[in-house]
Amino acid sequence: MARQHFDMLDFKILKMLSSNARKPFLEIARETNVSGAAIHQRIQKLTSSGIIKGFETIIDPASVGYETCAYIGFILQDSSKFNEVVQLLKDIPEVVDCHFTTGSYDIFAKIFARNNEHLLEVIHQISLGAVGRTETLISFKEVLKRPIPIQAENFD
Amino acid sequence: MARQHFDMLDFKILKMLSSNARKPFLEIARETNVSGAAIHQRIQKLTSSGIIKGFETIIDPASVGYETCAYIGFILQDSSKFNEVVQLLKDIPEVVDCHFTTGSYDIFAKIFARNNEHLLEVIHQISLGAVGRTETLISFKEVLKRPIPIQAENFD
DNA sequence: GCTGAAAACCTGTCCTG
DNA sequence: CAGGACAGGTTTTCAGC
Repeated sequence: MARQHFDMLDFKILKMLSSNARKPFLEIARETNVSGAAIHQRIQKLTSSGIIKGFETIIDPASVGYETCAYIGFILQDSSKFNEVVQLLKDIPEVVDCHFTTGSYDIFAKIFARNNEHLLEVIHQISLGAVGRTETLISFKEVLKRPIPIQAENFD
Repeated sequence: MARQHFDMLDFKILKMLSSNARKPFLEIARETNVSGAAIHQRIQKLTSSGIIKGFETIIDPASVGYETCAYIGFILQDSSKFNEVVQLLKDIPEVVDCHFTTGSYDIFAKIFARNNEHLLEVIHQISLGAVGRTETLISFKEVLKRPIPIQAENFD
């Protein structure tokens, strides 16, 4: 959570794991010239301190039945509704992320749906929660997707 | 890429790996009552056919120096600019995803920045590409983030 | 396409400096 | 906090069905 002290070793470990969560610890060890045990300790510390939040397999959405991806912006009637909307979104598994934002919308969520019809269903389901107004941006195509860059110059 | 034939075993494997990319193959094997070798073969096939696109470690953005997360919407002057903008965005490592969209914007991208000042720099850098107009939504807080749901009812 | 077994390798832990 | 070593578990391969 809080900004911690990193050294070059932590940095290298994060960089390697970022793009390949299954990279063997010993391979990391060999490439950094430290022992496997040291890598193991570091990764445990990075995990228990919340810097590493998990290991995810990236799955092609279309292959598992999601042909439509969309963003939904919420313009709330009043700000007391924030948590209500978040709860609503948490109960819809197709909603994969959600932010409180500045700008045109108060809340902004990303959603996968089986097809356009299914998307419409989900949007209607959300609208029943009487959240105010929503606007939808449908994605034709995802043209870029990559992990957050791990760059040495960002460290203290 | 194209929709393929899945059986229940593929489905279970994807579901387990989705939330834990490091789950041991033998653990999956035990939970599905097949041999470790079979799981190994299936995962190789899922990977080589592009259904599994990779294994990523989820890293807390703030811990690696990204305090600001934002979405940028692009309203292009003319549609010949699509690829130009995408190329511009690919060259900025802080841009983590990018979609062609319907609705208010033509292109929609997600970006991490060290802080608000850095975000402004990046937006200016993008604007120099003379892409038309941009609108920025800054995230105060990410309140939900989870992998795409793997659900049996989506399969043929 | 799956199984079982064997070899090679990796992980997690203990112990030492 | 790092490294060596070890036991147990995991990955990968292969013959056989």
